[in-house]
Amino acid sequence: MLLLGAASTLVDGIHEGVRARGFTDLRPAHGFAFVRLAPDGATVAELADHLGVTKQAASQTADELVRKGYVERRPHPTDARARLLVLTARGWACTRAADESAEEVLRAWADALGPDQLAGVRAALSRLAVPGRIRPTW
Amino acid sequence: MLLLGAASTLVDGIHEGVRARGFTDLRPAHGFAFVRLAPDGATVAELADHLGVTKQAASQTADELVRKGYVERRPHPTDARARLLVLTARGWACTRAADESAEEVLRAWADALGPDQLAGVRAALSRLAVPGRIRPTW
DNA sequence: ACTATTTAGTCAAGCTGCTTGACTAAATTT
DNA sequence: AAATTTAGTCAAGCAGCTTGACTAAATAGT
Repeated sequence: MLLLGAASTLVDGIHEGVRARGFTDLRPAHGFAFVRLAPDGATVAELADHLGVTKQAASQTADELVRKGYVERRPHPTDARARLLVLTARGWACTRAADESAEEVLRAWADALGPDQLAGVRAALSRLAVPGRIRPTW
Repeated sequence: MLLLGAASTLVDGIHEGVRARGFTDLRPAHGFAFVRLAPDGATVAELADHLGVTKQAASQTADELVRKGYVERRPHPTDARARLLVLTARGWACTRAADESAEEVLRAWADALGPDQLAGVRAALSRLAVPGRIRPTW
């Protein structure tokens, strides 16, 4: 319960910070998509794999992000079937907002725990096997 | 991401252990209901509050658990409007299975981390403010 | 005391995010 | 050059949740 509560607090805290920075039309689930798209973009299939959903569902999520101006569909450089989903300027701005928000939450935790204990938690969790996919829906 | 991954691993691990013990008709969300019902039962409204959903949704969950034989609806001892949801023998058996399964996961983590480091994580998380409600759906 | 309001629970309808199934076009394998 | 696989979309359906409306019991107001 402690672990689940902490995870909830983290997700909700980041979400709240992102909202406070003006991105009010996104839900936490979109953040997980941004994580995959941020570095160099990704295809719908890659996004689906990352989110642990079908490619149809991932395509719908992508549609929504395109419609709201966070993502752009570009032709794929090497595969004419595929399309590369990449962040727009707005998408990058939102990503930065999420990073700042996450830092705020972690700073609060560092204040409560001390930096050493927080680093200890991080080190411990990193030693546990963690699934590549994030499936937040139970 | 480490925290979310660990939470996912924990939930999925417990769920898998419960399934392996023969309770194949439940999802992790039901486990959160059991947590609230286990000690002395609860009303639909209390369950709704615990799960962070409307009482209509909690009532549907209760219906399902009744239909599957895990929960019983009894008249409330002091309030004729309310009905007390209590676990059946099968419900208690499932609760025990979940406890065993959780112990297994934690034992695996203790093997990976050492008992001291695991206890440290537990102590650190307990110092962070944790919401009473578990909202697993992002 | 008796009226007014709140509270516990259910019924009904609707929405959202996901699923399965079917399909086209491009890439890859044989 | 044909057969198969892969990327993506369209369409329909489902599960779990929501809002809204209602009944009956408890509680509050005067």
